[in-house]
Amino acid sequence: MISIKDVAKHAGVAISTVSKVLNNYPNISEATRKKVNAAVEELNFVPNSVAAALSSKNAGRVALMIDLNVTTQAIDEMAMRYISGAITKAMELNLDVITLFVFMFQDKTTEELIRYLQSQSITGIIIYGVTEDNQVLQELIASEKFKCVVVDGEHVSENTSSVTIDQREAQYEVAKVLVEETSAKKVLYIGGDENSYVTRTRLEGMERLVREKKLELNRKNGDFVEGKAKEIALKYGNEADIIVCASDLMAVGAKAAMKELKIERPICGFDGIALMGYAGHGIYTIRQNFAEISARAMEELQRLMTGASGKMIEVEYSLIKN
Amino acid sequence: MISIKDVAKHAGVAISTVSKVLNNYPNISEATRKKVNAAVEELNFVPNSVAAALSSKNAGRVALMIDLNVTTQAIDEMAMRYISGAITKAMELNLDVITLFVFMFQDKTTEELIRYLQSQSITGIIIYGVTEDNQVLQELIASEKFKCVVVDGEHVSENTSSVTIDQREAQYEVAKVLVEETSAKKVLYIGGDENSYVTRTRLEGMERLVREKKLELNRKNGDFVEGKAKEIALKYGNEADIIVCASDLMAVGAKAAMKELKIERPICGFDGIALMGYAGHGIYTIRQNFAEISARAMEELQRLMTGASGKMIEVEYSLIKN
DNA sequence: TTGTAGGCGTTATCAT
DNA sequence: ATGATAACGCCTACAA
Repeated sequence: MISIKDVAKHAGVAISTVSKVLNNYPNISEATRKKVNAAVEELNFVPNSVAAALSSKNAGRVALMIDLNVTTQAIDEMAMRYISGAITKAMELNLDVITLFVFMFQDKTTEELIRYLQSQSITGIIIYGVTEDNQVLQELIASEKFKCVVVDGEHVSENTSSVTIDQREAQYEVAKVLVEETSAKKVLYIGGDENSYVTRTRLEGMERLVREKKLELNRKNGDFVEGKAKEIALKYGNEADIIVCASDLMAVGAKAAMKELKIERPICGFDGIALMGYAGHGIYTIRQNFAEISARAMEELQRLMTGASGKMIEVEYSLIKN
Repeated sequence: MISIKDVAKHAGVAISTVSKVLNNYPNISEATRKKVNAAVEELNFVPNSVAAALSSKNAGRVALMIDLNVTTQAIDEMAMRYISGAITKAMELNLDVITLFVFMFQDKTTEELIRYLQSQSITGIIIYGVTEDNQVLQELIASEKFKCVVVDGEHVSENTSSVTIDQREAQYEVAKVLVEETSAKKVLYIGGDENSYVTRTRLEGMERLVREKKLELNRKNGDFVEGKAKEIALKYGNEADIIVCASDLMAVGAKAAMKELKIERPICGFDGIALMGYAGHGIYTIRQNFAEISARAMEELQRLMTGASGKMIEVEYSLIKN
């Protein structure tokens, strides 16, 4: 492997000088900068990021912490979009990335997790899909030992940022379209799981609409699970005019229920996953650009890792009809 | 961070001794082994894998090279299963993993890719979804600069293994069930993309059945794309008794075509993805355990990285009805 | 069986 | 502005 040492020799300068131009240090003459860059080109030198990570504590490696349920395929789509979005952006930013799944740390304590991350020279973490009852992850964030970006969360601190779409507004919008189109009065709202940021905020959006339109709201939690949503819809769907679901997958469940009951109830979903192309037709939903959200999270993490302090970031979404 | 040095001090031995017990070297007395392990426990020591990767050329880091099309959601499911299977096993085996997508290297030459991998101290690679016309990847494998495991390939050499299911037999089996159940004579076979191992071998399985059952075969390639399969089925479905598809996604397309033509033709698929639970009912398919295939690939890679030479590995599959 | 010391490829601190 | 040189944490001959 060709190393910084070879470049130094080739350019006729010291190793440390090469390192400095590579890392854009100040106080380097234009002349030597040119010499070095030429040598880099000629030798096709690619810096060894492992060595960099070892020697410098701010040549950060970042970990993707995926807490999504890996058992339903709809979630796979979100996870893949998140992962590829993050990794692509990381490559652009020259950041090292490792991918981790929360289920791999099920029986580990917070301290063990922290030690593991440190042993990997991780300095930044992006967390996807945390729920508020996940002790370990919450403690990990609270420990402030790493720079963290929480996707779909509301953590903000010196070392922590969050990125998400405006869940309240999005839920409000999609439900509003359906309500106005159908002149519905009674709505069955199937929310996500308890203890999650998105469930709470989407519900708030729904409640705002309920107030504005003076609707009658029946609210149940389907835990983002198709089967549960179906059960709920079977039980309460008949007495509702429309069914508003906090996820596309649950919308599919609700639709299946309607079919079983042999009744028609307009439904809307949330997320904009491809599955809807197969299982749901003509239903309104909120399209989230998962890859972009994730890319933004990576950018924000880089900002944090270079000393900036945390903030809240909102990404655009769109209302679509499948 | 607590390091091997601290452990050495705590145990009252030399650093190298600690390293040796950590890496299961021979010629270590039971006494010191115990001492060291005790110290490791007490200090909650976790070896820094970055340092290990830097210093040793066989403390290998492995790269997952995903060449699956990241645009269709059915493929997301496979990719996620592959990724999580590999990463989980890697953690078990104490291997470092980074995830890469082939599209990230679109405009790169083989040499550039190789240099990038080397700069990451990668010594082993698992490749998912390569086609034979992907020059760069083929050259990467042929370069023999890394230990490679190809999922669904047939590369075997000193440094290369392949792992897959018995595609021929699987295709034969699933098609046979359908043929026998329907007493079909004319079959439309919608294969995958040209230049891929699975397309070729599945076709061989189909051809065997054709010979044995003296069927009339109409064979087209749907490139594993739902839409293309639909077109093909629209065109040729009517004159066939059954439609055998080389993937579930294409089976969904074929089914949509039948619906459009308002005719009934038994269909079978391949892969066993969850999407079929939504879009296809009661159709036969081959269930591949993607996570297990990937885990096996990781095990095999570890074998290669510790000096073993390449071989072909076959993983079990099952015939199911959705 | 155990310890000493050099090296892996960078970064970072000092001199110069 | 540039160059030695000591870390970073671990592995591995080689020596003892």
